[in-house]
Amino acid sequence: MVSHYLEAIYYMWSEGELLRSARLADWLGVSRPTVTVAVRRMTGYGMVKMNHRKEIELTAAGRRAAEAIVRRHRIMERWLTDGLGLDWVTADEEAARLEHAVSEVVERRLYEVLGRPRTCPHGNPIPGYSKAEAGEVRLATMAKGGRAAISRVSEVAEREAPMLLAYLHERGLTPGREVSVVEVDGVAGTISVRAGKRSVTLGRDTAAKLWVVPS
Amino acid sequence: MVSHYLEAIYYMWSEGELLRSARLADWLGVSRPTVTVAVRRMTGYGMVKMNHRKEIELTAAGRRAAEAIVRRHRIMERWLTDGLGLDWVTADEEAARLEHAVSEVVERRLYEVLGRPRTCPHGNPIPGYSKAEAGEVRLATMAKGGRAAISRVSEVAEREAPMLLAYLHERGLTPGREVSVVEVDGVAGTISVRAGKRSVTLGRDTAAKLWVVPS
DNA sequence: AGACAAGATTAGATAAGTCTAACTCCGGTT
DNA sequence: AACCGGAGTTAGACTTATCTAATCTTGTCT
Repeated sequence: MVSHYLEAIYYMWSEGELLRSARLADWLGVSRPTVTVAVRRMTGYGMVKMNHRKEIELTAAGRRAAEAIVRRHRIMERWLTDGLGLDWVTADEEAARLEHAVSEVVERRLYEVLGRPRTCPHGNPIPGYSKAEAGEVRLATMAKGGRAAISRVSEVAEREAPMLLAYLHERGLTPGREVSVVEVDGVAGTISVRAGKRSVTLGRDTAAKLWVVPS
Repeated sequence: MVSHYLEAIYYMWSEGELLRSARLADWLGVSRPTVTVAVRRMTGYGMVKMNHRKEIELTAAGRRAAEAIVRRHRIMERWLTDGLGLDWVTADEEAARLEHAVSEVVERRLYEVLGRPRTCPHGNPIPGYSKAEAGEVRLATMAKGGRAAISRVSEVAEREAPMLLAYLHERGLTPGREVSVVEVDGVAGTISVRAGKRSVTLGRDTAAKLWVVPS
């Protein structure tokens, strides 16, 4: 499925990860030869190309196709959560299937009916309609005493740790929320933040998946 | 795709058509050997079986799976028309793709949010929630002077003559509409009906795709 | 420079889903 | 009884998407 690959490439690229085929295989949960073959096919379709350093790059057509998929994913997520009342985790799983069945017509209409949302439920921008907020940093990079507003939960979280979505949602760590860093423990590798009345301690890796805008 | 086959079998069975593999091939637009192979596979999965007369029959599991697909198709159609404002033809096309990507969770929630609709936009019942109205006959079998209420537009119309959907919708020949037969021309093979102020003449085949409840 | 580890590819296999061409099978005519 | 046509099947091929096992490549460390 070409679109699955394009989507994964888009996410990895958004996260600034090195786009080598072994990483892509890990992300998608398939073997490396499978990726080799798939990339060759997609190169034939003019969707991706490989540079001298064996890094995978999207062509203009590939980027457009990838954006369409991600856009549909995020619009569907909005509908599933806001319209149907599903939780974040379920909405993400369902959207992962629906995104490949939604046409441009439905995508457009749904976007309008939803009132032109700016982001998906976890704050990620909708390609073609909105961009990431300026000045975003990972929560993991904040220093003690810093204050910031949560802007989004990285898409990697949905792949690698779907439970994190539920965890953050339960604790009120949702986009827009103001947090302040009360403790950074470099040895233990944790960061503690206060959000409203609640205090939460996260591991460094987890905190790296939360993007915030310092204030 | 097993579910495509199950869906087609369900529709053909609903129409009372003979379920021979050549008919199924015609319906799905694939070659006969393809159907032979597919039916063999599906038999292995316990979804269908073939009787002594080489007619295809759904097993209990197959019927359940087929009903789930058709139910999702019809619920999606309702959403696409009522919720997103798409026309009948587009809604049917889109639903044909979405029905395979919708899970039970979404299906249930959407059904509730839509207010538990009784039928799809063309009046076909939603398997598991509603049944065809009692006393339905095909418009083609009505005699001159007869009066009836349109109950539904057969699903075959959507496969064989998608334009018919638009045609009927434009002319107000929608479920619930009262019509009276003003003329039956056996030689020309036409039937003329009056619906409100409009009068429409249909061919016999076309009139056979409209189900009505005589009043 | 040599060697190890990580990454990429080749080779060969499997499975689903499709095709065309060439049968076989069966029922009803002539 | 022979035969014709439609229905169904077999055979052989192709494409996509996957796997494992084996091999080649490359970059970094000693």
